[in-house]
Amino acid sequence: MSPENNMRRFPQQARGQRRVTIILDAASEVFSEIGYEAATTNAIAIRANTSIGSLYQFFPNKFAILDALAQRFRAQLDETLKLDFSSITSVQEPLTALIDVVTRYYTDYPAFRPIFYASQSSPALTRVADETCTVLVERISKLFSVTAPRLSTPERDFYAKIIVFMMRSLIPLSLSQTVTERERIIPELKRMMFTYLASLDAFSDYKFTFA
Amino acid sequence: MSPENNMRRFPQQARGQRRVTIILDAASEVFSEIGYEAATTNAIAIRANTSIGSLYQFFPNKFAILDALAQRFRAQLDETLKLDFSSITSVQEPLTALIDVVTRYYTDYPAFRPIFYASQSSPALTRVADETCTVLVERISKLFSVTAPRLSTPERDFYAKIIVFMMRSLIPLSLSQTVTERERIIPELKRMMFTYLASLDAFSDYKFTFA
Amino acid sequence: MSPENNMRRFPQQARGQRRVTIILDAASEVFSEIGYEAATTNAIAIRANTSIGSLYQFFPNKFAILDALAQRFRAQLDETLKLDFSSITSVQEPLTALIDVVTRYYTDYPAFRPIFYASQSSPALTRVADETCTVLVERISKLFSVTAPRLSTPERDFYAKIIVFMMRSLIPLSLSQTVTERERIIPELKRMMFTYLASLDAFSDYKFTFA
Amino acid sequence: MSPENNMRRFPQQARGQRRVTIILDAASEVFSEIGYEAATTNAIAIRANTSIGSLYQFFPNKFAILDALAQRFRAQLDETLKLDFSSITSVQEPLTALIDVVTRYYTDYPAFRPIFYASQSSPALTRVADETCTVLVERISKLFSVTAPRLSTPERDFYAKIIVFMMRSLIPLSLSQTVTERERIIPELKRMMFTYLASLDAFSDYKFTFA
DNA sequence: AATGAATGAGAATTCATTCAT
DNA sequence: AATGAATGAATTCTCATTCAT
Repeated sequence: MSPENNMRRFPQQARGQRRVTIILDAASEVFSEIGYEAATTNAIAIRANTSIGSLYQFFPNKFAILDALAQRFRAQLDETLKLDFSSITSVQEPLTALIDVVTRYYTDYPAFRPIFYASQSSPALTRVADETCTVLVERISKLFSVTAPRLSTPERDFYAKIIVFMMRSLIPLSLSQTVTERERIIPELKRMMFTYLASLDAFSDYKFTFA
Repeated sequence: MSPENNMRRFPQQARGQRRVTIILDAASEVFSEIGYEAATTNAIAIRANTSIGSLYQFFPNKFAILDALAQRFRAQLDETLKLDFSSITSVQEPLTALIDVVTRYYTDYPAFRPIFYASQSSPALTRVADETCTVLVERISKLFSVTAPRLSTPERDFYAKIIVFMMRSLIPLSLSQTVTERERIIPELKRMMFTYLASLDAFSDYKFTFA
Repeated sequence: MSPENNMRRFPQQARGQRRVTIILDAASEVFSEIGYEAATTNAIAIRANTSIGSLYQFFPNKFAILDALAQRFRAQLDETLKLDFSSITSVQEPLTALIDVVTRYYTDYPAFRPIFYASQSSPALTRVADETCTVLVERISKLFSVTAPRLSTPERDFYAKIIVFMMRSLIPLSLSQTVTERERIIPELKRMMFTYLASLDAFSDYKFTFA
Repeated sequence: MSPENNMRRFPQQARGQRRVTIILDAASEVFSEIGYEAATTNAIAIRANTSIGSLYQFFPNKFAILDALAQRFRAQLDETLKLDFSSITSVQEPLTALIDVVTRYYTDYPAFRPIFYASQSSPALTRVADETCTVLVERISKLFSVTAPRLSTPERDFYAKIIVFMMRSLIPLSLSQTVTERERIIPELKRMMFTYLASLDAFSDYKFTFA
């Protein structure tokens, strides 16, 4: 993990690093179970089998924990989504993969939801969510730069943002439905995305195929 | 106002009714400014120029205020969205109008956001948001029953839900963007919706027109 | 009912008198169910099918309600316990009757307990309980003046007090036991009382008979 | 102190143990002065020269404090009342001692009253009082098993309960009287108890001596 | 008289954060 | 570094009592 900025002290010893990881894991659990607001720093410390004093040794306040968690997610996502742009020939395939990755994130790391689908309640929380979005927007924008060269840079960013907005919202909503419904919604999300892109001039050369 | 169930007692005197309205207005302001979690019942009472005791005379707890506010929104929405189904010939037109209405709601009543786009934080909040969705889902499902008779009832509900999910997600997100961007996103939302519907067999008879 | 002193206004009209009676009945129920401290004046008003405003029209504060209830009990007890002292030949018989009356009071009017077996918490409550005791102490003392003329007046009062103490405590405690146990305790209470009196010089002339 | 169950967390450090003791002492004072209901947790904290937060660190609510206090009393009583049953030859002597101990408890620890002579107001308070009784009932029942072997076990428990009822009732009442009267009542309580026991078949072998 | 709305001090309890050991 | 005790402002909610209608 790269030196987190919002941390009180970057842990010098391996023991400290481990402690930080454990606290973030615990926070991840607690946040996903009861949400950021309802989570207490004491509950996180207990879940991490540590003391509240130790927690505050590494994190100056509650928000810093969420922030560090978000950074960890972003770094992970970044790693997972590395694409070899030289060999790309399709928009549909990498976007499909992207949706699947994000869906898996929501499923596998439930704390991803309160971070990525932030409650919009406080400016700080919104910032965290937006920063997480940015990782994806940049990736998709870059994908467009290869696959839809006719789009200007602002246009690329704009459509990338639209795509990310859709994912950000529809995936977690789909997950709150019954399992059977959920499995029908994700394909529809993909279809919606591709019919939309297909309707744009910039993608008129592409052939999109829908299930 | 119809008899709210989550109220401690239904105001019997005109004075009480007025007070309830004022409290809900105040809550609406406070919720929209700092979010549901951060809002305190005292802040709401102060904003309503009343005593905390009066607030609790009518509402048993903070959540009941949000709930009553949501009911008020739902009743208003319901009223605003009355359609004359006998004269309907188009899907596109009423759906466009719907999006515009909901967009205006988000703009004019900022408290609509924490209600319709709930933070998923607590089950109770999620329930409120879902119930508010239901009003719209039913309306759209009924619209489909007239305009897309080939769809089965569950299918109608399913696609209506998808549409509402999109609105629920993209409108508030669009509003958090700069004004110029916001004005570009709403048309894209409509386009996305109609390209999507146009891709469905059930709507193959329809001609959708995009800007 | 004689003019209650702790009452804000003595009800002039029959309607008002009825209202007072109903409120006291309601208070009796509520006190017995949840105790004096936990009872709220609003709860009493609701139970009495009246408004809190009306309640305060007759009673200046919560304590006044308990006090009036106690006075009502005392008046009733006084009425019930009228003895024809000219024809008395036995201590045992009237005392047995007294125990039975008090036991029936505890059973029939559950609010009698929080009044007679007061929580000793506040001086005011203690005073109410003591005043209720006094009614009984005086009666028994008078009984002793006829049946145990050898006792001095202070001695009469002293032993009467002891007897009343026993009743005051043991009867309600017995009532909190299972029904079968309760039916065994009351006879023991009587036996205890009579073996005790029999042990006193002043009653050496008497023959007490025990079950 | 043995691990109190009703405690939020058992104090791990010596400092915490001391704090718990201080809080219980303060509560003891406050309860005895104004009663359990009127006592506030803040008043207890202030009396203990601590912060309200520290109080709640160890006790989840007001009742838990009373409960812990009761447990402390019970443990103390249990310790004080250890009898060497092998050397017992008399009922009268240990029972007299018991009354004296309990009387001293009431005098020395005024908070013993709201615990042992509960106001019967809430089920929880009643439970605490009953549990405290049980300690004494068991002791006396055991005494009877040695001194009145003719009694069956249920009979032993029954008469022990009667005795404890008497103490529970008459001692605190005696203490609310003037000092001179109080000093006359306690001997009468003993006499009453022994005349009563003497009247039972099971104790017919015994010679009881009364002042 | 009756109703019920209005009041606000005060109660219990929480929880982020700091501090002593 | 680690532990967990200490802090107290802040929050929700209650309830006896008064007041307007």
